[in-house]
Amino acid sequence: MQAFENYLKHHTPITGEQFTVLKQELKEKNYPKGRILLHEGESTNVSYFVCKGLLRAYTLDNQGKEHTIQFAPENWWLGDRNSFYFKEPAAFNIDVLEDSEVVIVSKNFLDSAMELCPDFGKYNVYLLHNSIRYMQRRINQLLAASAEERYLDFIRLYPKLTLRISQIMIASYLGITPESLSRVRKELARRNSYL
Amino acid sequence: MQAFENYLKHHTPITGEQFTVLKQELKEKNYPKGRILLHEGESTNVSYFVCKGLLRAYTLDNQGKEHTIQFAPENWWLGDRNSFYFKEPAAFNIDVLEDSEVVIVSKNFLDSAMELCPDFGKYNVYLLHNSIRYMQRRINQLLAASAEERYLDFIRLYPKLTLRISQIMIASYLGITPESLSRVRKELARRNSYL
DNA sequence: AATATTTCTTACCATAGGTCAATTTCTATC
DNA sequence: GATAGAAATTGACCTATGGTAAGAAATATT
Repeated sequence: MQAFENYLKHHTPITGEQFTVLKQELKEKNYPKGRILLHEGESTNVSYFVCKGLLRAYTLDNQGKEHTIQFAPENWWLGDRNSFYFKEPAAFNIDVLEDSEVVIVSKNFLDSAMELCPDFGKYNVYLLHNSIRYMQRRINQLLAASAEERYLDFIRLYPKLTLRISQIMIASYLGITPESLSRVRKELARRNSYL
Repeated sequence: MQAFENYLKHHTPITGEQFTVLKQELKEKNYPKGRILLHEGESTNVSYFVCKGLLRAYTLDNQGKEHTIQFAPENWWLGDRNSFYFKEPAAFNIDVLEDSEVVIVSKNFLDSAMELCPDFGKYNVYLLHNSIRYMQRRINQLLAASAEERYLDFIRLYPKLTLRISQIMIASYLGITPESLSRVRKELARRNSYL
């Protein structure tokens, strides 16, 4: 919870007193690795803020294969904004990749925060833009880049994550099979051994 | 311009008087097919609203191939939000696929509109969420679906656009070559002839 | 520490989609 | 309506990535 308070104070002009009031709308939870927090098709009106650990958003295709939409390590948000905002059923699943401490943020919290602290809304708009930027980049990459290029981009962007996440997960994020990722890595290792 | 006024009145509580004032911040332009409105790397502080015609956002990879990020027909917005919001160089190009009438919306317009009409900001947030929903769907599809499935999804989602856009463009949106799209279509036609 | 489970690697073959080039069809313009 | 250019199709071949299966390595569980 402290992590969340720090995060908010750092990114918004919220005060300690305001936070103490708003805190009532928050829940703090620990989840073990493997736990599923949201199932595709359910509707949800909460978002998760990760204080410690690692969450993941993913979909299942009709062959039962997982496709990772996003990872959320410490100090990231994860939630289905569609379900949250449009009151539609969730478009993806959320599961826990490492034992995690999360803060569950309800719509009430956001509404109250905006009322108490008008600039809170601005930060929210910032987050939306950020999310769009990130997704645009990803779409472009999926359209334009080879498996190897995508992997290199991934480890460049998320070097720390790369070490925490299994290759199965990384492959499902890159849109390739774990076997292909293994081959890509082998090839990169071979080429680097000449440098 | 009338199309834009109608659009705003339909989606926001803006009044005729307010619009008359705000209008000063807008420019109306006609562009011929083929014109390029924004180059990757430039920075921009305008967005386009399409009254008539068709615009497109696309990137170029290092082999000079085009990858279509988005189409914008009548009553759609198109602009590089990153460049606009983060003051970064544009991540994509915008060109004109059909002779078009567009309204050029500056940052000033948006700022003034939000001041004059507070709910204008809410609509903006709605648009951001919509954009996120659309991109999430696309990412998932690029990760999970075959060329054929992506094409079927495209014609289901944008039946009218399908008839206006060349297959070259559709292919570059789907992330395949025009040749592959042609084969997908042939195969679909073959299968449908048995129904 | 021993065992079970999962992850990663590797080898071999299969396939979707890419590349290139030729041909046909469409469309725009004179 | 003739011609030029662009778009679409097709065929032959190629390549990146997928599928399968087996073993090796790492990790978790008892």
